[in-house]
Amino acid sequence: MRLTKGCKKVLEVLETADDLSSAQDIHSKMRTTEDKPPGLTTVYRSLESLVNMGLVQAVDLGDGERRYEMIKPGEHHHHLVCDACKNSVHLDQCLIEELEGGIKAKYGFEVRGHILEIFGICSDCSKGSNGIK
Amino acid sequence: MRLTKGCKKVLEVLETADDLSSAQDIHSKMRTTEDKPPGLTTVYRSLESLVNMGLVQAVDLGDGERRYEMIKPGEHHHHLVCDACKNSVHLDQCLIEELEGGIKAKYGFEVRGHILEIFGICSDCSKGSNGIK
DNA sequence: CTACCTGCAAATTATTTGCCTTAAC
DNA sequence: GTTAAGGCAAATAATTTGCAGGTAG
Repeated sequence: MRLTKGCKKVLEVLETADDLSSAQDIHSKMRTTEDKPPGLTTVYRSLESLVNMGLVQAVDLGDGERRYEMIKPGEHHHHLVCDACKNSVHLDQCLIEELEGGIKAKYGFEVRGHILEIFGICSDCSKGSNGIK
Repeated sequence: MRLTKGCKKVLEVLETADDLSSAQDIHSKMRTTEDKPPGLTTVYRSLESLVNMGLVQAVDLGDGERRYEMIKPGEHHHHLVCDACKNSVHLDQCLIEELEGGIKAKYGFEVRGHILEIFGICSDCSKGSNGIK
């Protein structure tokens, strides 16, 4: 599995992104920075590879649009997503992993994965001094 | 906001459903039980009303298809979804609500909502005596 | 009568796929 | 030269919307 041009370019965009990026975000950003930008299809295919390689995680906020971000290989994390400015903050630890043992004991259910995203109002926005998008 | 025929029929289906139902599930179930079943559009619109009324919750499992289930008004819960048989079990308490205070204190973030679904293998399936769909 | 519910068809939108061209090793 | 990557157009598929007709109070 080679790390192709397309993958590399997608990674570059994700490295510099300060927030979650959709495939379309990544694609339009490339159109401004690259002279010969990859097509949307390539972005999707690159993202798929990167997710499989464990370098990128897909995040689903339930709005029908998948977002992506770089992660340390094999790790993952969750977000506090502001309903007002749409920015997100990483949680520094996964709240679910520590519960897995209890779930196994109580329900006999072996946890393999989970979706967790938290919505609300960030401190900037509740102060009024926000940067609402 | 009146509880229309369409809404009532959708509720009836959800009452008897033993698991999460997609709009299409509900619609096709009606085609077998009702002599003059509502259209898909009506199902979607009814579900929207019911969610707004707090009688039904929408559940997003990240597969691009929204599921629905009845809830006690104002409550909500999360699920253990089996990757093998696709059945789901309710968690009897929300794991996030108790963390809200800590999140507020640590991040200044006021929690208003969240998505949480847990995937894995249920006890039936790990025993091998499962009913894989 | 008037407002809202319904249904059908058409529109929308993110994502995927087919297929042919092109670049990599 | 063979094999996989990239591009473009077309296909999917869930959901939403426009609009015309129907129904209830």
